[in-house]
Amino acid sequence: MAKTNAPKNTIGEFIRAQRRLAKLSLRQLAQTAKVSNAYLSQVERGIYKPSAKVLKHVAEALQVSAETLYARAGFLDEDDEERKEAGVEQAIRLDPRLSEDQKETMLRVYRGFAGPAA
Amino acid sequence: MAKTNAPKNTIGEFIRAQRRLAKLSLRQLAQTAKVSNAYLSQVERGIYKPSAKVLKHVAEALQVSAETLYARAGFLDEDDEERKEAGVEQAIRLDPRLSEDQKETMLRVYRGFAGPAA
DNA sequence: TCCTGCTGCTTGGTAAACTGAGCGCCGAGG
DNA sequence: CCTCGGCGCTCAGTTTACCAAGCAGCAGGA
Repeated sequence: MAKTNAPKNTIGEFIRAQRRLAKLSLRQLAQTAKVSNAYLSQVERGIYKPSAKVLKHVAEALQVSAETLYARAGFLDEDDEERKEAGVEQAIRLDPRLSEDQKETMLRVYRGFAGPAA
Repeated sequence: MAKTNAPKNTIGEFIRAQRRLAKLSLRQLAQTAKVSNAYLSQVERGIYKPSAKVLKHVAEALQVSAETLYARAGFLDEDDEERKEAGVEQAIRLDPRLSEDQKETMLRVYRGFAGPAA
């Protein structure tokens, strides 16, 4: 529903975005994901469509669930985004490492970011 | 290599078993799964390792969940507990309502709260 | 200045996935 | 008997994933 921002949804761009979020260079990710940097470059730019094996390695290296990547790649589509969207708030609430105050702060920040999109 | 056989729980054998259970001929399944019968034959006999795309089609044709086949193929870990461990960080990363900058901000905040060592 | 080491990208090749056209075998009719 | 249609399998070829090596560009330090 709240798909206010999802400009491009290719698997490559998704990987690139996640890689940058994780502050990894192309070669770094390539190495931990056990693929060549050349190939990873092509994948991120949409030239090649990675196989599931590669996807799995990348998912591990990026610390996202393989299902997510598969869904993004179109290999799996029984994925409901709703659950993921609701995820942030729920994850924050359930996190045992956060104090109540911290949770409240993060929720406020999150709602500030995600909420007033309308 | 006198290993003409192996205790293979390969997807090939799994597919063949499922196909026979569904009372489908090789060509029938190949057609509904949109692959050539030649290829499907090779896959079932373990000569080729099918890509996720093929697996997805086969899963649909056999009316089994794609996850099951992926897990059999080793493309997916059978356990989804990874998702829970990832928790807040992954939820943030995957949220389509947050911009890249916003994600980074929230991750920084979260890490500050939850502990630098983690 | 010139290195040194990093970034991402391109090129050229190998191997693997995948297909089309055939093979031989078997059961059901004519 | 002899087609006919389906079965699974094989061979030859195309397409695509993937890697090794090397490119230019940029930052920083001697």
